[in-house]
Amino acid sequence: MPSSINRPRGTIDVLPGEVEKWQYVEESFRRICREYGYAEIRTPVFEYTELFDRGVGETTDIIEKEMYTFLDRSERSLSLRPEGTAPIARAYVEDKLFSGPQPVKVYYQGPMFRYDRPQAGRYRQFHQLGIEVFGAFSPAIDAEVIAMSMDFCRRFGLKLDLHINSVGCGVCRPVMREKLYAGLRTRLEDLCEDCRLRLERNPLRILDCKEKRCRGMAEEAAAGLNFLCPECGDHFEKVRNYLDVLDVKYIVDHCLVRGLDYYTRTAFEIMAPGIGAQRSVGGGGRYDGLVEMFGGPPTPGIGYAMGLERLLLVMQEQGLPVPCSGRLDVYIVTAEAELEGKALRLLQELRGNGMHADKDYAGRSMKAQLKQAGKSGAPFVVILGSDELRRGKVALKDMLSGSQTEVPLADLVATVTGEIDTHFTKVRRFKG
RNA sequence: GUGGAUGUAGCUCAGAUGGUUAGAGCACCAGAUUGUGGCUCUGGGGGUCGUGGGUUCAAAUCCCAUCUUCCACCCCA
Repeated sequence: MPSSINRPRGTIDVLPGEVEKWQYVEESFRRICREYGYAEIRTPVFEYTELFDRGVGETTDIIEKEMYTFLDRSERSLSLRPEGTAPIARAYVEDKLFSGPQPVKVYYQGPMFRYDRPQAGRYRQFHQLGIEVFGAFSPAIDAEVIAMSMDFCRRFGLKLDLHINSVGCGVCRPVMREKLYAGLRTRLEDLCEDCRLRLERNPLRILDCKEKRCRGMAEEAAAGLNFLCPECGDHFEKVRNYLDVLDVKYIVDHCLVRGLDYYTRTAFEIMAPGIGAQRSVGGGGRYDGLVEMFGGPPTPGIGYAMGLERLLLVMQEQGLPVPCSGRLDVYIVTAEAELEGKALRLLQELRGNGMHADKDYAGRSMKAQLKQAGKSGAPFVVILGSDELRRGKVALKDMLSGSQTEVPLADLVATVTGEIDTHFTKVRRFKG
């Protein structure tokens, strides 16, 4: 007996019955992206490691301890992508998208990889849905991007909180860092162990520490900062105004800082109330320096990413309707084994007319075939019997009522198609 | 990476203080007279008790290690 092999830690198999929910979310995302004028972009799942080192920031946790990095056969360092923005910014430069009409609006969906300790809602291979806009300075685009992410969630009926903040630009962020550093350095003893390290390495992170004693100090420090330069302050104010115009509710959270280095100005995060520690279902912001950092022309950028697994988790948590597993329209049952050939031909004909049709392939008794038909969820069953066939007819059984009628073989496809149409206008393909 | 919990049939779980062939419900498969599902009844298949060591005459039950999942932290999607 060979020993069995398990999937790697922090990965999942998405099985039939579950995968329909994924498709539902993915298809909804595609639809809304097209509505908002985004085109899909697909980039490799692995890139040169340097791309992430430079783009995401060498002192971030993602780069320091969460990347799947390996050498290929010619000793080049590659990494599985831990996020989607840096690769797309790279493509924008490499594929010269800056030379076409601006702004460039793209969306993507696919797996990301981070070597982290797994937990519910946190996996080593997880999936993101995201958008990016390049070449738009206007605060109106910030508002639209944020509004679109909330619109997407709202269409599922999700109740989520939107937190927004401005983290400043290359001019005012260093000022803020300095102020924060100066303000907290004198109170080193009051900070938690982690924050003492953060103070030297990245003081802004102290703002979202969850330790109680740091929280108080952080909020105090953040409120008193008021560090934004006039341009950034004006930008943030306009973003908020546009959000108001769009009737998007938000919480201004001065402690919101994002974990990736490339963010400038607008930062936002979508949080689900009460699903444990993994309550962030998505987030994003502006990254005006990123394209230039990759050797492109100075180009503003903004985008967000949402976690598919977390979206599904919250949807389940909030008891929202999601599609049930794929159903059949018709199931074919034969009364005698000799009719199997006829059944196969009929099946193909039904399928050729767009029906979702299937039959038994285990050589079961008629009774057992009916049982399978019942489990398949097909609302109709076609029963082939030699008596009826002699008269050129087949039996069509309505599985809901149990009633049964005889239909001329020649009319079968048309009759079934009609029945299915009326059936599915009555029965919605969703369950609570 | 740190701390804590968990792991018995496909699923949800029973299996006091270690002792004969490890159980239930659900699911699965098959029957309950001639060609008909969902209810009921009967029967059946399926478990190296996460894995590997150890203690013992004897371990699912005790000890160690390891893996998985979960919770908190770190961080984030």
